[in-house]
Amino acid sequence: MSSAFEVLKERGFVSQVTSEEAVAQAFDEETVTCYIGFDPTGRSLHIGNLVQIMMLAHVQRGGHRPIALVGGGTAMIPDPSGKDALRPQLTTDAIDQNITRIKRQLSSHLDFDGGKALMVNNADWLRELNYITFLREIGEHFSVNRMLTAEAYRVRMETGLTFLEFNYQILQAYDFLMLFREYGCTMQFGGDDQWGNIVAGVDLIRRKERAAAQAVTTPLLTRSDGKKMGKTADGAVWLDPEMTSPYDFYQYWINVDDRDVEGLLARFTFLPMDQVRELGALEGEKIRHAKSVLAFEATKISHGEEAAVQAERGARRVFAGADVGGDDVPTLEIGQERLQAGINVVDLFLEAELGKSKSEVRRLIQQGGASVNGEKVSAIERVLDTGDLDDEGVLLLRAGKKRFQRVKTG
RNA sequence: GGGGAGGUUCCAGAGCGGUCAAAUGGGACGGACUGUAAAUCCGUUGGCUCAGCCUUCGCAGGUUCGAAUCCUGCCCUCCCCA
Repeated sequence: MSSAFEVLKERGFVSQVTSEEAVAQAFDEETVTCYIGFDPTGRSLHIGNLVQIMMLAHVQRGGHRPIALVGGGTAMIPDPSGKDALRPQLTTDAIDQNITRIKRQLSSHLDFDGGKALMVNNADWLRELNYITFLREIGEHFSVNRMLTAEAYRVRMETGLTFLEFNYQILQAYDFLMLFREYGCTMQFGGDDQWGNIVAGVDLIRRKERAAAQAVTTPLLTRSDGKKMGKTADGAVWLDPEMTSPYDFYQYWINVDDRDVEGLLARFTFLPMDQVRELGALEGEKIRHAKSVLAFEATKISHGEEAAVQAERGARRVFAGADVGGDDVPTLEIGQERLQAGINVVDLFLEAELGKSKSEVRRLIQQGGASVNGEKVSAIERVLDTGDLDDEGVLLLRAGKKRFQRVKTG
């Protein structure tokens, strides 16, 4: 059986490594404790974080011990890496609430039973840190000159960098040191943009503990069309089903660029690589099969098999144009009496969130992009009533090619 | 602390007294073509009770028949010097 590191490399999780030999050897010969930090500045993790989660999952499957570190302390200090502007600062309360939710999400992806994986919050040591003590113990090991030569800071030197942000790297390095001391954690993973921060930790561990820790970074998720991975018009694709429904989550994967399918299958599913390559080799229209496998598997991992089945079934029915779909499709419930009285199409589309304003919906209709039960809406004055419902009291709104909303009377 | 530049619609960035809901590009959205793909082409892109009206150009006042454009004060950002 190939080692965890081989698996990570084969699946495209590895970009930069401090020492390939040392990392490979560690995974071969011992139970490695490694960690990835998760930033609780959002109310939910998103697809971007999923790469890191998958990485930990693979490591765990290889018999090693992953640590998911939530940055309850570092979230209070904005990370300047890869950003061109100062991020907003959150209150402690908001961060703690986010952490609760994020912990729940991580629990469904990793097995925390019996210490097979650990969840740690750096607020435990960062928030109570004594400034002077910290400066003397840790600060003396950091060269400002060297920090400033790092790409991450050079960029920000152009637009401005606050002292607050400047400290982020030091705190992340300190995290690594703490995890090394507490749990024997010798490896940190992260996105390529974290390289500098991770290596700072490796250096700190060498100086303080005379030990060789390792850093492994993953290529940043990019899409072949150059757009940001995991972003849609409405923002990020979240793991929280309340924020991004399993249906939309599934749709996200279905709609990825052909060229990205193989790489995404490798990273976001657990399918054997033989199968991944086979699916990725499909050409033309056949690649859609690979996309449906990707969408199904990815949805299953984050939302469970049942949700994946539903998302797939709903999409198939509605896109086939055969019927109005089942409850698997996003559904809006409205009172029977409102439909009896008649509702203007524009108002209904707006209520179904298929447009942000009446103007937008009108435009949609005028451009021929709106339909009800498969029939194009030709006038913005069109009024819908119970006559538009099918036997089950449902009608189907469609905006553009792929946005659907069922309307059901309750 | 001193000096300079600047804050415009989702972003970048024009406009510098009326013809400005504001050029251009990007993004986004819709259409055509397709495979719920990419590329390409066309159209749209503040709101509404939509041939009209209302609200936008950092904030608050003022000048003017009329201001994103001029004046005053305030807030914020960046650069240089100390």
